[in-house]
Amino acid sequence: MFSKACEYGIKATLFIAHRSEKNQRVSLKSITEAINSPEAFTAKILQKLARNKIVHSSKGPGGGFRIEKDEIDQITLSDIVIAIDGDQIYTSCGLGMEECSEEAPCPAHEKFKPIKESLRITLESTNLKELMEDINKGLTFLK
Amino acid sequence: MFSKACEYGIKATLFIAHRSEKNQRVSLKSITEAINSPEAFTAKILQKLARNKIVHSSKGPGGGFRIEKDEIDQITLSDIVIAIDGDQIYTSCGLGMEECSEEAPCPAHEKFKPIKESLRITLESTNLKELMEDINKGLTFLK
DNA sequence: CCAATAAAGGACAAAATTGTCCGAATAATA
DNA sequence: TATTATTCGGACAATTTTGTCCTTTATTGG
Ligand code: FES
Ligand code: FES
Repeated sequence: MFSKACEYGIKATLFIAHRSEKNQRVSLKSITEAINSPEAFTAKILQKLARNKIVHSSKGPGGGFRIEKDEIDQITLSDIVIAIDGDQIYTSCGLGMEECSEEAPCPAHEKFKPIKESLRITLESTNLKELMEDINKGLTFLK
Repeated sequence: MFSKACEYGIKATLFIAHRSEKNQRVSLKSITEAINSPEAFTAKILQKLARNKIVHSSKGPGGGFRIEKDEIDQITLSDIVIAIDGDQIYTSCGLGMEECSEEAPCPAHEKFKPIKESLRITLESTNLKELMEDINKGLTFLK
């Protein structure tokens, strides 16, 4: 469904949000340990998220990543996916036509449309705060 | 959503079905022209579909690919996807956990579940015949 | 049997994605 | 100011996916 980069990005963001709620910054190392991802690769993804202002980074001792507390319930899965993979997940044709359009639809267009639409709605309406609750309760896992 | 292999596979199958309805066999070449796909790569995919008994192939002059007429409304998108990409689209975790389970779900599990389920239902309930009708009417396109 | 046609399949190549390494930049602190 | 901790970013490497080439095998018709 998503690229590996996107998967790591979502998990990393969730972990950062989790710690940010407790006013803690997190280092790259602690993130990769928490989500079980390759360190340098995860660093690249975090850079992208930082450039997109989804997470905030600071260098030097005591530095690391963090998310503004009041943004935790504003950031959606969709924001993260778009920052990393772009919006092709919404806009591209399921059968790989150059573009997905009503004018020249592929044979499965009408079948894919509602699925892509419900995916969009789900990703856009799911924010980090909501997902973190179950992590806090120990009901869901990051690795 | 799907791999390129899968996309070509679905389009190729649709084109073969389209011609099989008129009792025509189709050659690899005519398929790749119709769906605008790389020839040798498409050949591999068709081999897979043939081994999975979704299409039937015959060598030699006048040979080519075909689908049993009475199977056109039995073959679903799901059959094709599973033959080519396997069932990971249904079974894998959206966040890349080793397995998607209720016991150790990822934080987005409950969000992804209905989407994957509706995808499954759509793919399993969509057969080739249905998709071909709009092709025949010139309403949808294979390239 | 021979020639022509078409798929099968193995080996290889290119491209994209995933992942690693290492030095530079930055910030805290002693 | 020197040291240390940390992210940034460029170059590179490994892996996976996509795509190509070429030989073999099967089938048909003359
Ligand atoms: S054209 Fe293929 S999904 Fe819209
Ligand atoms: S565990 Fe992640 S989707 Fe089910």
